[in-house]
Amino acid sequence: MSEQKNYRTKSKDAIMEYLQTHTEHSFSAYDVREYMQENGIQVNLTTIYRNLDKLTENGEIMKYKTAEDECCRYQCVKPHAHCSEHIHMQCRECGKILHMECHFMEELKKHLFEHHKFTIECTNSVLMGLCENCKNNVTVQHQP
Amino acid sequence: MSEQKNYRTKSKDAIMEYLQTHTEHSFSAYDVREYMQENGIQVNLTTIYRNLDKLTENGEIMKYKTAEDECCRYQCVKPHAHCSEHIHMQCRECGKILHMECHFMEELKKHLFEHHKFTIECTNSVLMGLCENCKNNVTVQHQP
DNA sequence: TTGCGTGCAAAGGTTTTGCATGGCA
DNA sequence: TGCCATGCAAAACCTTTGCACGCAA
Repeated sequence: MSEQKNYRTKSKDAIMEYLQTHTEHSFSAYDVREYMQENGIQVNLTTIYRNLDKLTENGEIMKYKTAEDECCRYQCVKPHAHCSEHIHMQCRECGKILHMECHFMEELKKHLFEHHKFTIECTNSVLMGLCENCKNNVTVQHQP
Repeated sequence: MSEQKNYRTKSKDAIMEYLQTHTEHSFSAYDVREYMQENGIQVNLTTIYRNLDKLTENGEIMKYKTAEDECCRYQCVKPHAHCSEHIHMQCRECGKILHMECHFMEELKKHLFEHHKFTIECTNSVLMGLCENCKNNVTVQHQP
C-alpha cells in the first residue's frame, strides 16, 4: 500500500548502530540520546522518536510500557526470528529481554485457547520478573 | 509501619462502587471520571488518581500500561484471590481481564525458571490478545 | 479538635506536531 | 529536482505536587 522510500541518513545509521550493540537490553529514547552525546553525535530527540516509531512499525524493534516505567521502552528483536510468534520476558532490574523460543510456547498458546478461550497476540505480551544475575544480586543485597 | 487511618468519604464510596460494577474490565482514570459525570457525582480527577493509587498500594486493584495505551489502566482484582500469584490476560479490544487461576500457572513458573532461569513476578505480567467474543467479532468484521 | 481527604491551579515529564530547512537519490 | 529526514519550538497529554480548605472521626 504505502510503499515509502527510506533514505539513508547519518542519524539513522547512528541509531541502528546503537540498536545492534544493545540487542540484549531494552532502552528508552533518552538512552539513545545519551549514547549519541557520549559519542559526539548530534541527533535531536524528536528524530530519535521518529526513527524508533518507524522501526517499531517495521517490526525490527518492540515497544512497550510497564506501570513502573514513566517512559516507553524499546528493544531490538532483529537477531531473533519470528518475534511476533513468541512472548518475551523482561528483567525489571536490568531491562534484559529473554525470548520464549521453545516448544513450550506452543503449549502456552494451546492452553490459553483451550482453557481460557483467549487468543494470545505476542506483540506487547511481556512477562516481568528477574533474570538469573539480578535475582542473585537482589537476594544477596536483601540479606541482613 | 505506616498505619494510616482511612476516612470514608463520598468520593471514595463512589469510586468503590464503580470498581465493583466493573470487575471484568480495565479502566482509566478518565473512565472513572466519565462514569461520575454521567451519574451526577462531582469528583476531581486528582482525587480519582489519589484513590486509585491508594487502592493499588492496598492490592485491591492492578495498575499497568501497554504500548498502545497512552494512559495507565486499572482493574479491580478483589473478587479474585492471590492475584499476585498468577498472571493476567487482557483483551486488546474490550479491555477485559482474565485470570490464569489454574494448575498451568505452576507449570509456566516452573518452565520459566528451569529453562530460562527467569523468576516471574506476576504483578505487571500481562498477556495481550483477544477474548472469545472479540475474536469472533473481529474475524467477522475483517471478512470481505 | 486532629489530621486525612479534596479541589484547584500549576508544574512535571514524556511524546507528538507544525513548519521551515537540510540532504539523499 | 523531488521528496523524505531533521531540528527547533511549541503543543498535547497524562500524571503529580503544593497549598488551603473541608470534613470524618
